[in-house]
Parts: sequence; C-alpha cells; structure tokens
Amino acid sequence: MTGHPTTRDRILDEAQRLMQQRGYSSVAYRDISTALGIRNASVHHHFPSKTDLGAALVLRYRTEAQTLLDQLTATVPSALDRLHRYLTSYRTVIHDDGRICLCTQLIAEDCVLPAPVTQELAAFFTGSEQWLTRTFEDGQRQGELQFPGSAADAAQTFLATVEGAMLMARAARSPQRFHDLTERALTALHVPTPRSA
Amino acid sequence: MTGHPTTRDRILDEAQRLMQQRGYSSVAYRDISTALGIRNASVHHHFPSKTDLGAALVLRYRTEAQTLLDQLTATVPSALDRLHRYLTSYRTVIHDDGRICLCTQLIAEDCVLPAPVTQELAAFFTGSEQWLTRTFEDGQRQGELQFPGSAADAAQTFLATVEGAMLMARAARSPQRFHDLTERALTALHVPTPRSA
DNA sequence: GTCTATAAACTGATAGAC
DNA sequence: GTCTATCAGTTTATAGAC
Repeated sequence: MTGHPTTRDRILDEAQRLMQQRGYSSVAYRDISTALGIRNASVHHHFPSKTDLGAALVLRYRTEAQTLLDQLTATVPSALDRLHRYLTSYRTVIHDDGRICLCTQLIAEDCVLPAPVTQELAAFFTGSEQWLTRTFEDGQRQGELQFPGSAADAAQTFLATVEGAMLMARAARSPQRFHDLTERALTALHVPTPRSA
Repeated sequence: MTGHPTTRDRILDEAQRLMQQRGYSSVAYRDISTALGIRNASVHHHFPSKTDLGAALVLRYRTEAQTLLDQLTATVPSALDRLHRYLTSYRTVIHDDGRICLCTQLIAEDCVLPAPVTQELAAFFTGSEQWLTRTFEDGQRQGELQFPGSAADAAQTFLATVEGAMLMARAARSPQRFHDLTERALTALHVPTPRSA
C-alpha cells in the first residue's frame, strides 16, 4: 500500500519543500527536475502548467491539514489539548532552512498567484478559522479557555498570531521563536486550575 | 524645499508601491520604468543593480519609520496612545489593492533576497521590537497596560500579531480585518479605568 | 512516461550615442 | 541623466522521438 512513491508524488514533495522556503515565483521547474534527477519536460508531463502544480500542491496540503484537524476534534476531548496539538503540527513544518507553512508563505504572494492557487489558499485559511472557532467555543463551554469577546474573534486573533509568529521566527532565523511565541499565546488563553497556581 | 521629486525618488516611490503589493522577485525593472514613462537603462543609472534598489528602498522605509516612532516617544506621554498611533501608521500603508507593510511583504521572501536587503529588513524588525518593548515597559510603569510576563515578551507577541494581521487581512481581501484584529489586540492589553467599566 | 530539442517571452544588466 | 540597442541567462511551455 505504501510502496515506492510515484514521480508525481516526488514532484509534489520537492515542490512543497522548495515553495515552503522560497515561495511560488522563486521556484522554477528546473529546480524541481534537477533535485529529482529528471528532465524539465517530465515535470510538465505530470503538471502541464505551473498553475496546475501550485493548485494541486495547496489542495493536497490543505486536505491533509483538514484530515488532521478532524482527527483531533474526534479523538482529543480537551480543547486546550487540541490547540496544543494544532501548534505542534505547525512546528513540524518549520525548519532551520527557512521553511514555514506552505500557505503562510504563499499568501504573501497572493497578488501574483494564478486564481486557482489563490482559491485553494482561501479555502485553507477559511478551514483553519472555522476549526479554531469551534475549538474556542468548546474550550469556553468546558471552562478550559477564557478570552474576551466572541470565540470567532478570539480564533481570528489566535490565527493571526500564529501566522505572524512564523514570519517573526524566520526574521530571527529561529524556529524556537515560533515555539516561544505560540506557547505564550496559548498560556494567555488558559484558565489556570487552582492547584497549578 | 519640497519641490519636484527627483527621478531617484520617483523610482523609489513606484518600486515601493509595487513591492508592497507583489514582493521583491515579482517586480521587474520594466514594471518601474514603464509606470514612470522612462527607460529601463535610466532606472539602472540610479540603481545599478536590483540589490542596490532593494537595499536603498528598505533603508529609506525603516529610517522614516524610526523617525516616526522616535517622534511618538518624544511627544505622546501615554503608552497606550503611542501604541494606538503605531497601529494607525500601519493602517496608512495598507490598501485595497493588496499593499501591506513593505518589510512584512519582503520578510516572506527572505530566503531569496540578497544579503544587503536581508540586513536592512533585520534592522527594521529589531528597531520595531525595541520600540515596542520600551513602550510596553512605560505602559506597565504608568499602570496603563497589563500583560503576563516580561515587556519584551509581550512586545514580541504584539508584533507577531500585527504582522499576522496584515497577512490575514490580505487573505480576507479586507483592510478592515487588520483594523479589527489590531484594535482587539490593543484592547486586551488595556487596563480598564473604573469609570469605563 | 521520459527524453532531446527548441521556442518565445522575460529578466537583470551593459555599452555607447546624445 | 536619458536614450537606443543589445546581450546573456532564465523561465514556462511545447513538439516529437524513444
């Protein structure tokens, strides 16, 4: 079932790695084909245009992310734990070489992206915002999380902080910075239990 | 004193407008020269290489920003008011056409930027962080601001939220989103006066 | 499905006339 | 300081052999 990866998958893997680092415009077909030891035309065989490649890439990325989030909702009762796992998953995509979340990187190029890619990006952020809103609602109901205003507002703010934390971690050339920033953002939402104080 | 702008300044103005929108890599000399009604070679006369242009642009941007921040520190006693003015200045650089803060846009391309540009960017964010830290310290001393942990930590978190708010505003194609997000971030730090509750 | 070969457009950059 | 002209390299993309 999980045999050798197809060329198509290897292309997507390498394209993602490069675009997490450099963005959409600064990754060329040649970069991908060279890294994979194949030819330019072979990449075009699987993804005729760069628009196709970009859209397929973000589609795969956001689908996998959504699957993970759904799993968390189904298996982790505590909203606080779910948020912690949410942050942990982000930490796995951030690396010393400058890689951050694919969609965070690409949204910065929104103005120059082809429409299909932009649409996939919008779907990613909409999905993230919805999942966070529900999680914040759960946490408030459970008495685990406290925040001023609506759950939707708090979710938007949390997402903005996470996105900004990735950019600041890159500016500081320190993945640890992302860890610190998001950990504090979570702590600020946490309702301290009597014994933990 | 403020007569007709020089060609050099017109180039910087147009380059900034375009790069706030599209980033560094997606702006070509041709884009600038065409918009100004001049020739490609004329732009190269003022900025021999694109590295020169990028570095000069960010240098001007961050110098003007620093001047504004220093002015705020000198003339506005209230730390809360200073933060409000800080956010207001960001709102003037955000537009419906997708423009955001030049340095927020460029930091996303950090991996592919020439070293001189990267260095100017680092200076911008270091300066912002230092100013915010001092402002948070003042606010805490004055009893205007309250936050958990150190002023430096709170300043970092605030900056991350502001940066992320710009990306999220762009994703939502709504400058208003930036306004809402940052307003709430500021409210969360505000110590409510007895009569305002 | 991968290859060679090549097109067509764009990019940053330079030489030299005016 | 601006222009014309041009170069060399890169980019996305296609045609057609194997």
